[in-house]
Amino acid sequence: MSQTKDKIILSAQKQFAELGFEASSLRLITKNAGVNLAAVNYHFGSKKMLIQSVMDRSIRQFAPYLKEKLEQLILKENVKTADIVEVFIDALKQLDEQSDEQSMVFIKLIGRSYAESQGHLKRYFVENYPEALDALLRLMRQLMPSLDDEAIFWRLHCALGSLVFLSTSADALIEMAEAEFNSHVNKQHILDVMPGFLESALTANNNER
Amino acid sequence: MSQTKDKIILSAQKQFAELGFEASSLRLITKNAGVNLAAVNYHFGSKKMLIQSVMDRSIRQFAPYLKEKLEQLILKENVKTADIVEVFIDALKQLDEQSDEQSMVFIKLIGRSYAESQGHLKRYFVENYPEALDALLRLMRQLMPSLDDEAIFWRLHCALGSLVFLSTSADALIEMAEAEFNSHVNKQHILDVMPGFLESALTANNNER
DNA sequence: ATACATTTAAAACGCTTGTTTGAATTTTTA
DNA sequence: TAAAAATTCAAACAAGCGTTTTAAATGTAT
Repeated sequence: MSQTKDKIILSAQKQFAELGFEASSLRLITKNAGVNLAAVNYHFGSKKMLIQSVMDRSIRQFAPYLKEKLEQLILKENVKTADIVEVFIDALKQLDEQSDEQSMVFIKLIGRSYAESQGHLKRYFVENYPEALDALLRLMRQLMPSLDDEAIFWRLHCALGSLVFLSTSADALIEMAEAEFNSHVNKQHILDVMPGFLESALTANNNER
Repeated sequence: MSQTKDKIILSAQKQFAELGFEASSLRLITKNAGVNLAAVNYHFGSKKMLIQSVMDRSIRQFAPYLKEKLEQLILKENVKTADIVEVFIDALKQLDEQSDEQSMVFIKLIGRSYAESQGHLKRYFVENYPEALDALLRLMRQLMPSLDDEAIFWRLHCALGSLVFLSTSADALIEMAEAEFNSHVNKQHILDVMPGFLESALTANNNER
């Protein structure tokens, strides 16, 4: 497999997470990757398809691990919401073992996908989303039998929202916190603060809809 | 007061919320506003200062109402977190009385500010943020005396994250929900689902940090 | 009516963007 | 080793961007 392709994907992944898809230029991506500009169109065809390839790779590094752990969880008895959250956070941290800050990068990419979604990524998600998160939905359903699928859907995305926002805005928030009360929280620490919030978002006793 | 200025701000506000600051072009903004392209640089000087003006106007429409209601709340006894959330949601809905979907637009703008923050907006926020949200912080502090300011800071932004994400991704999420389980949730309805999540995010019993 | 501020119009500026091209180079295959 | 295929490279392309400039056409006060 071409190593140029990989270098481009890795550079693009970092760039997309930090600046968003539109704001990232192929010129900077290829420069950081140490390859020629034209290599993008040669290997991927277009910027759109590069974006899709990056998302594809990112999800394929995350989803299988998550799916496996969740399916182990389904077999257990007395599963708590906290367990699901823990599995999810574990799946994120497992990404960091391959490359530093990869978990943050991944969450940021998910956030960018929702925020900048222009159609082609939406279509891609609709096709791959169910497969990747089916186990998650099943678990939630079995954990909260009183809720219908739609309610679970909204809770999941509420939790996802906190996660995405805190990751995407991590730099700005840390800077704010430092200026405001001499806080010394680093990026990675945010992942440790998350589980509590995620669990409470998922178990929220909202009685509407 | 010049009506051209207003037309530009309103058009830009909508555009910024939907596409983000960078992805919005002055050419489309002025075209939709029905004014000349050069009018932007004549009235605002630059795109950066237009962005700042839009954010300024948006916050000034929201903050005073929120501040007033929060300060009324401080005087009361036995204030619950749910009360704070209610006041916040009310402040959002009050925006809709002036123009349709204005609450969504506002939340989206806040989200864009965090996600695309390039420095000048960050500086602007650091100056105006404390003033606008001081009452909110004071209330939270008095409501949860066991928590320090930093913990409150993170809870607030966790809640804000859900709100921002659900608003920014509203279209994509509604589309997903419709495809998945024939849901018929409209954008405005999302505001009704929020309070429960916000409350639980704020009262989360996370024991880290 | 004179002076000033506002608005429109059209054109061009320099710059960055994604994409294409054609030749040079490397790698693979026979 | 020679032919073929795959890859890299520098250069140029057209299009879009924010911005500036020039001019003429409106208003709006003094």
